[in-house]
Amino acid sequence: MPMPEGRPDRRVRRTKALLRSALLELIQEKGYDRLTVQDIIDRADVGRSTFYAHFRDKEDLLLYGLAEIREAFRPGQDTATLQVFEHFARSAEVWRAMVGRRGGELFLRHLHSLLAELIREQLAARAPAGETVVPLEAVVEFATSTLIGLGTRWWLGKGVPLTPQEMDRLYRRLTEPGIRAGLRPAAEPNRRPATASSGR
Amino acid sequence: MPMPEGRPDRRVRRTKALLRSALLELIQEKGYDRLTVQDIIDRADVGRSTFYAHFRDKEDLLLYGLAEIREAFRPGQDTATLQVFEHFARSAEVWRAMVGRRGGELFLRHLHSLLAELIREQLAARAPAGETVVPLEAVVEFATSTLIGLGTRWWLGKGVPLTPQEMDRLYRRLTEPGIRAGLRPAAEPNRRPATASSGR
DNA sequence: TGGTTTCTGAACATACTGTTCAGTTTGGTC
DNA sequence: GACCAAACTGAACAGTATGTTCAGAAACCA
Repeated sequence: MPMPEGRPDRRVRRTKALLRSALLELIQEKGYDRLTVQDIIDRADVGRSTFYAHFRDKEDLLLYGLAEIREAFRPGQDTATLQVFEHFARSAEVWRAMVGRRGGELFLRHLHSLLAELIREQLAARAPAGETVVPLEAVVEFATSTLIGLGTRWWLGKGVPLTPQEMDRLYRRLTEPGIRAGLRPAAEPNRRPATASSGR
Repeated sequence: MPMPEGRPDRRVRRTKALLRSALLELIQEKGYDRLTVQDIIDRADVGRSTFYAHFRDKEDLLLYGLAEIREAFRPGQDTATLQVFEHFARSAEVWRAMVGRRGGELFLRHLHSLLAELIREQLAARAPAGETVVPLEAVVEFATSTLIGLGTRWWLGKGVPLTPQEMDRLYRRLTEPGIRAGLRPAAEPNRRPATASSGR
């Protein structure tokens, strides 16, 4: 259990910092999945037992690094997605290394839940009181998947030369209509759920 | 190198089949990432050297299994996405085990590129001749991310009780407007977005 | 049937993991 | 500056997985 804390020992800070940057470096060099704890402690020049004194395993360390990123996204402005794209652009190399390589999937999973939170707040604020045409959670999933798909897989991944502003416009152009449609209040009078629609 | 075909030796068929179903079983029991080659060959009751005679590693075997799924999606109808949702529903347990657990990310990566292909075909057919407002590839990414996000993470993952038909409608309701907007021809002098009233 | 291919099973070298512990270094504090 | 507690070290260890090799047995197919 984490002690109530009053700032960790300087040695602890040093060690964790060393490990975190070793991880970052190595991710860029070899990709997350080809990485061993051995590599990390070698690079950080830290004793094996020291590593395990602080982190359960490789992923635990990854999560520790992620906490920082979470902060960067926190200030939930109205233009939250733009901030995300800007953050991507600011440290494009790292991100590309994180998500582009084999093994980046794990990282994307964490990123996804992180961004979903952010987006959920935004959408919840926009949603009408009662039920919506499409369940709020589905709209959240829709917006998040797209944000990550476009932002990492396409933009970063393929190195498309667009500015964060342009990306944000593109993102909104694609998602906004769907979000608007999805967040409409579910029809009052006789909306039958299991509508075997005759459409088409 | 793959021989020019002519149907493999019966023993080969048997072995591969054993390994494939062992993999499937074990994925459902322990999840893909907790799985070792050792587990697989134990379950399949196949010699260690035999495994490596056919597959490079765990993932190679996974890909082999995936080829089957690829076939299931191939018949590119106009309602391709409905087929995908139906396929999800048909073997929901397996899919949930595949993508829901830790380690499923790798699987999703492969699924993504598989579905992107499918969707690319569809959209390319709908796209106008020249450039589009949003690059075609971005629209493909948009549609694919959403399909997978909604289909696996939300629908299967959370066990939302909707039929494939309902899912397809939900999917289209969210994506169709964005796709339409994205696929408009670019930079025609003053294309007014008033096209909304046409068919459906 | 007989020649070919595949499977077996065990052995092997290599690598990583996570734990332990006695001994050293460092930090914070009085 | 001295002292205690905490963190770090480094090496060792058991456990487990990997991927390769090979000679002999088994199965296949024509």
